[in-house]
Amino acid sequence: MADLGEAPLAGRPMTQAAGANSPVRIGDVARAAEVSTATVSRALRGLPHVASATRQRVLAAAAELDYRPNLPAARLAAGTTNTIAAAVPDPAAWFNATIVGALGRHTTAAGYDLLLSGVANSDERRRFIELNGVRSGRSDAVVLIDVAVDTEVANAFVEQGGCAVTVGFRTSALSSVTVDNVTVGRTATEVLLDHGHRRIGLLSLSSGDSLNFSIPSQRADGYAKAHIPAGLTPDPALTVSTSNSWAEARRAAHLLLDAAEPPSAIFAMCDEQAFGVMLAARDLGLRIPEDLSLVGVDDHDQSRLVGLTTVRQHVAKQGTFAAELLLQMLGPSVEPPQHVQLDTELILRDSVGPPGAG
Amino acid sequence: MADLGEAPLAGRPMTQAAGANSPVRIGDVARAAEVSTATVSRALRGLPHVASATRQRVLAAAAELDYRPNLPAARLAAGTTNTIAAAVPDPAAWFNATIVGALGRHTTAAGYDLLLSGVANSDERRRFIELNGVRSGRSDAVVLIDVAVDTEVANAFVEQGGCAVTVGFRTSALSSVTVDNVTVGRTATEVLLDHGHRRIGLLSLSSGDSLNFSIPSQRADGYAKAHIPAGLTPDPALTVSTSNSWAEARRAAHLLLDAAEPPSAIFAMCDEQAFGVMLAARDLGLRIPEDLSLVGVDDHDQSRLVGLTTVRQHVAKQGTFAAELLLQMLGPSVEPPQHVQLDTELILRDSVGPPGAG
DNA sequence: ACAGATCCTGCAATCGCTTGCAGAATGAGG
DNA sequence: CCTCATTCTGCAAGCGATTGCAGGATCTGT
Repeated sequence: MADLGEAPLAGRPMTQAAGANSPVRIGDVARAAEVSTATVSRALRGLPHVASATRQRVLAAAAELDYRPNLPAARLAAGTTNTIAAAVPDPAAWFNATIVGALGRHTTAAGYDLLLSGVANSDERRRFIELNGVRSGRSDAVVLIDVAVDTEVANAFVEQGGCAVTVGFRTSALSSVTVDNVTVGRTATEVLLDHGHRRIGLLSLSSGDSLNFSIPSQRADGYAKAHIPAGLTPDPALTVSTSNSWAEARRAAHLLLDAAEPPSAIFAMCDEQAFGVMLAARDLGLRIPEDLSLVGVDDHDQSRLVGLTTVRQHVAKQGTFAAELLLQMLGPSVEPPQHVQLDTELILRDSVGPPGAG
Repeated sequence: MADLGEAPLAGRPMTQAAGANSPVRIGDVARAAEVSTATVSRALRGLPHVASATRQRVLAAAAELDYRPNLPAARLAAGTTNTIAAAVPDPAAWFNATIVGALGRHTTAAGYDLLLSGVANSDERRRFIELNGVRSGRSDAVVLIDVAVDTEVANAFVEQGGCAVTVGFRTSALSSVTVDNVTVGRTATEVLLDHGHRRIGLLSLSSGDSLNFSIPSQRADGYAKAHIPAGLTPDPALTVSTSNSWAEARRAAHLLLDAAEPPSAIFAMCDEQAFGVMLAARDLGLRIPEDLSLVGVDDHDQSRLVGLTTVRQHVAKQGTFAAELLLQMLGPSVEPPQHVQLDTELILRDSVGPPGAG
């Protein structure tokens, strides 16, 4: 059974504007300007080899008739879609939305449309990649935001001529923009250790249907590594995984904090989880940082409001970089994939203090 | 000069898969299955009038060849795009992102692509509407999220056969999903009055380039109306407008709170603004609710965390409703525009208390 | 005034799929 | 066994642009 991954084109066909004047096609403009359609096409798109007087005439005629080129036709003929497709696990999540916002700003400015797809599990991911292969003509390029992809799949994709950049995930065949997540984990953990904490809980990120393994594991790696110089080994019992929803994180934090030997500090892999921890702390009457220290990652818009110490990554900037890489790849020169890694920085606020200060 | 509102189709044309097998077209499948392209087309799209044995053969052939229909070609021929275009003032804003998320989930499930555009000012708005008119074949329908549109423009749009639904804004020609913003304003103000506040600041929403007048003015109306039964008239000096960014709201709140006769409470038109107020209060050493009471609108994800009393609107549900209206309009039967209005509810948390309780 | 370059312009062939229509095949009923 | 209704199937004409190529116009230098 062929999974074409595409719903049939169905539904109401473009109704010919009820009672309105019939659509203006390029031929109408050509007739009005007394030139051929070829010239109209060139004139309207600013291509060279059109006398400027002619161009004026065409432009005037097009304006007069209120001509709008038909996109599918243009795309079919030109073999280019001027569209880029973005995939995110959850369009509503702050991190994703912020990146999409920045990305969209730049791609729109460059004349591209932005197609947005929620890709919540590996099925949808596979589907997305199939759907946006070069051959379908759906998009010219793809950006995968916090969506992992198998090496073979990535290779096959570029071999078919696909063009993609990943954000938050890195595989060699595709351009990417990432941060150093080991450092992120280490930095966050070190603040806590430096303040004297010895039992540090780890709230890890479980990305739904294993969409992106690497981030949590790298951060966890940094967390573990940070312990070494202090001569410590993290207690596995202190690690719990949840999604990035604060509601889940809250429950997870309860687990951690209700334990026989609760941690005196928690490193949450994203700020949204940290917010959940804050809620849990409030539930339990624990003050932050007196009774519990907390570090997050991201520097979410709201983190400042609640005084959360966090490892900032410049999220919007990641979107901007992704757009730049993309536009560059879409340009004439073919370049090898580029990998940009952005810096992160520790933002000290009020959620970290010495253990047992209460 | 004709503003075709479309960047020329340019850039690298679809490179024929470097070294990869050439793209499979419908004719190849037809040949493999020993039928005509017409039959392949019908079989693959699940249309009737195909013997099931034939369909099997076609499906098998398509799978075998890994056939992917070319979208622009299909769209051109069918005159339908299976795409929905959404416009939001700022894709990164929580409200918008949440709606887009819900919307996308449903439209994707129905087989539609989601095109997302940031529309930050009236120029971009005009452009968006032109670009997505029926004639361009860019999308089958449009959803305007917190984007206002002139009555004439809306009428012209539907007259040309356009299909649109608005969220957060209402105009008679287009289907819409909204909340009763007068009630929202009244509800928020009443909590404050009920607690004994007499000077209530109003942090109003200025939507960039006058994108959406109605929401702030309706909420302001509710705010004013609530004062009447109490025999009060709101002091115009207590109203300030900002965007929905907390940074701006913070500055605005300073203005309000630094005044000679500062308000004892503030009604912020959205939770994000309320967060800004919280920051400002912290700057000034004012405790909430002891020294300043605060009510927001939305029930933002984070509001719970900071104990913000707010008038909740079911944001995701609005996206869902928008999707339903859309899909229904895209269906076979032509119906008049529908207007759904969702309920709002007061969520009491910790940010409201009696005045001068400090 | 003429040869050769340089610019413009139009012809017509695509791009790959959908679909109305007519004909072929099949099955039912008499 | 024949006729008629019912399914299937294929033909070929679109859909509305883009673009390689060739020919005509214009211009330059001698």
